[in-house]
Amino acid sequence: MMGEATKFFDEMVERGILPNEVTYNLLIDGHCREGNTVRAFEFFDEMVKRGLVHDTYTYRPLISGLCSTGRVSEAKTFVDDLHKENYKLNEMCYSALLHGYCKEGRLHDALGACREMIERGIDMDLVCYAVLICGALKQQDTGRLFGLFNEMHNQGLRPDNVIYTSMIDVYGKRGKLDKAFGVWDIMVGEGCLPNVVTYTALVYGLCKAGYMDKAELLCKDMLVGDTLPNHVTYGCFLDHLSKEGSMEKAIQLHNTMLAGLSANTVTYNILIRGFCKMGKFQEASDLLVEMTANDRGLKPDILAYNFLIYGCCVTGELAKAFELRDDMMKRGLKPDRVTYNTLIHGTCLTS
DNA sequence: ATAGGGTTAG
Repeated sequence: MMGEATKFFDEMVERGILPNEVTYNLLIDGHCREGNTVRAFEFFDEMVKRGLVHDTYTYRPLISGLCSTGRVSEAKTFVDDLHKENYKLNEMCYSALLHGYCKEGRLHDALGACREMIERGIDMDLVCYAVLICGALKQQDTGRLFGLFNEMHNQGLRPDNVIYTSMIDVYGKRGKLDKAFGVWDIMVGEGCLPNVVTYTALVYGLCKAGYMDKAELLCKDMLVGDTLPNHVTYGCFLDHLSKEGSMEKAIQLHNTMLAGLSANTVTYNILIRGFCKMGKFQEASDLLVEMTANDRGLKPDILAYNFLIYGCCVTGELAKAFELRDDMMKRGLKPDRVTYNTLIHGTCLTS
């Protein structure tokens, strides 16, 4: 809600209350989370003009922001420049950079940055290890995975919930359910309790492999374990049902969810995609209306529109597809590459 | 007084 935050900032300045480092760091973090790194760096510069000092609370969001907008090399340059000019960074700043590299599948560069971090006198902590372990898992680099576990162990650090969950997630997505359950057993054996995220990762794996019945049983187990399935957990079921074309069952589950946990943009998108793939544009379109109803307050995003446009294209209703394109622009959503590819594909099919 | 890693959609 950066619009709101900015209003308060303006009000504060107007009333003569001087913003300090905390004020600026919060705004910088917020803008970065919204992907507006340009605005964030404007505040970064403004701090200097006001005589305010940057610290790791300022740097960390900027590094994350650059990484999440696809500019990991700029993030690296930023980090290196700060180091050269003797500004102190900490493990949180570095873990943000490592995360950026790993998300792009650049484990090798992450390990390089890690070495530099250690040379610069900053110790790896559990989060740094978690990020690298997740990277090694996704790259299927077993050698480095074991190396990291060993190193972590030698530093006296034990894997936690998050690390175990990453493993379960990756193995589950790859259909290696035996391995996923193996990790689960180790985790429980270590006295580390699975939470809703852990359960959900396993539920997704089970659904994907076609074991919906087992996934349902796992949800019942959750209740015993004093955790509750959330909208993400239900999203896994919706995803699977939609992919196999069981839209009736999916809607049934969706309606059950509406009674308790509220659906979010992702769960609506899963359903919209499902109907569109089956050529049921009307049902998909009704869901768009449902999600925007006042009491839900959800905003359709580019994905929802792209699915709907796809739905029109496959049924040959090209005029409607272009109407939707206009409609999304009116809502301030910029058509992206997928939007245009879908429209081009639809036009080719029709003419 | 402000931070980082793990779960659902193309």
